[in-house]
Amino acid sequence: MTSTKEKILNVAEELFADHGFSETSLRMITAKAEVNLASVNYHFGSKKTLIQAVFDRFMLRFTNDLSLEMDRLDEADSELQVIDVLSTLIKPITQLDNLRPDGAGVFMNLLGRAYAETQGHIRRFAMEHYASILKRFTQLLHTTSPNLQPTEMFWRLHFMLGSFIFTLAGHEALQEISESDFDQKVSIEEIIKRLVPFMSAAFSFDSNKPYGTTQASDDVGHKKLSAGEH
Amino acid sequence: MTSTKEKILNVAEELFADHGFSETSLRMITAKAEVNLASVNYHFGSKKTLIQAVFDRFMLRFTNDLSLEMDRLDEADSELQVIDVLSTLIKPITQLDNLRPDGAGVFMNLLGRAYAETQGHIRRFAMEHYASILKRFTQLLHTTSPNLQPTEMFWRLHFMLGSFIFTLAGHEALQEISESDFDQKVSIEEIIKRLVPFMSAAFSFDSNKPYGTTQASDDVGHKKLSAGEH
DNA sequence: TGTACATCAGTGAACGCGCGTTCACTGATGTAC
DNA sequence: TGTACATCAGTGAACGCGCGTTCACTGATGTAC
Repeated sequence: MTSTKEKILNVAEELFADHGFSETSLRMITAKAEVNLASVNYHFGSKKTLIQAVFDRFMLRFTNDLSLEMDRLDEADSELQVIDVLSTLIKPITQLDNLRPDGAGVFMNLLGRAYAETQGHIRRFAMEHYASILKRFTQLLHTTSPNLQPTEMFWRLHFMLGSFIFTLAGHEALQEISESDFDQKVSIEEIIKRLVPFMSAAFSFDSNKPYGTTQASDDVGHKKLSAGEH
Repeated sequence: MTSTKEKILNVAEELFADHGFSETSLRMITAKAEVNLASVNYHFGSKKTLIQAVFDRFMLRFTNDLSLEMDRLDEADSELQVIDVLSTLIKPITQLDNLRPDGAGVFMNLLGRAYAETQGHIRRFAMEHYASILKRFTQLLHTTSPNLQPTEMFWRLHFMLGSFIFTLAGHEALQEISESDFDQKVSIEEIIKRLVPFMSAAFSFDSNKPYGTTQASDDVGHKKLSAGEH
């Protein structure tokens, strides 16, 4: 039997992803969860902290899985390619689908909405709590491309983040179009598996060699690892 | 002197971008624009159609500029590279800053919010009105990469779209981090000029030669177009 | 073992507030004859 | 030119509604002596 608190969390994450934070009322949540309206404030204090709780629960599942994937990468002693690092994202994202129907989509929706939040209180909350895992990921990526300037790395990371969140949060619309235009159903997993090599190619791009002088597809595998790890 | 209608549009686009559609009340708009509350419904009918009007005005400015850029590309008879096509986006976006402070950021914010919209009534509206210019852009891109399968082109286009909208809509936060971490101020234009070659490299990636190996995989580009149009 | 009190999980009803929208109305300008 | 009517742009006040939150209260379980 699920507790009232869990019932609220389960329904809230679904409705938040479907309708957004401010378009989802506590009355919608409590009605669907079949609990008393006042119990949200009893268990969570306010709507704001409920949003944080929903977000945090998802984020924990995701970061735990991602940590495991990065552990496996640390154990392997072959030289890392960009695509190896970006591929660590595949499992943690697709596994979210096991937790609830379209879990990955729901999570990315929440991420995107949190990001778009005006006051940004979720973004600040997330940055504080999950800074360390982001740093670990960045450093792994750095070992694959030691020549990349920190600023360039920073921007590329956020370019990629945008693609991931935007595409996966809106995957339902994209899947619809894809199906009507190409008669082709695609799963979240297939989307990620297209996205990862695409982004890996972009990451491997050497901005010191002006574009057009070399075929980018030839650059892709290029590695230039320096002696030291860190 | 600006008319009441224009005053409303000007203030609304600013507040919508700052706070989102549903977090911006008509009272906020009319107070800041110094017009009567009822005049929004008088001129626009409802809040929903006001949102569409704001969105449409921005979109028109942008698509006009983009058309001009693509005209120039059509005139040049040298062979087009991916980066030439993606570069057509730079001016139309940066020029939005001339219309109002941070015009590009405001526009991308609106785009992102429209995209995240639950009911998607703005997205549907936009798809109907601006399908032709999107098609023209896609076809230009196709001439640079004739080997790319339509499905792969579709996905790459949306991966890129995600990066553009997400990064530029959230550029304020990113600029802040960039400034505190790297002591470096960046303009929207500089962000785009980093993003365009990054994305061009990704677009030029040949997915038939899987990353890191030389082995071919035929599934990826597989198409199944039916005879009729949809 | 019995009694008193504390804690916990939940509840039903109400609170005040801000929201989008409506409506009767005003005053200026344009048009017909 | 004068009068009657129509159109337009705007206004002030009110409408009902749904919202997050609060509050007094209940009943079950745990704990101290």
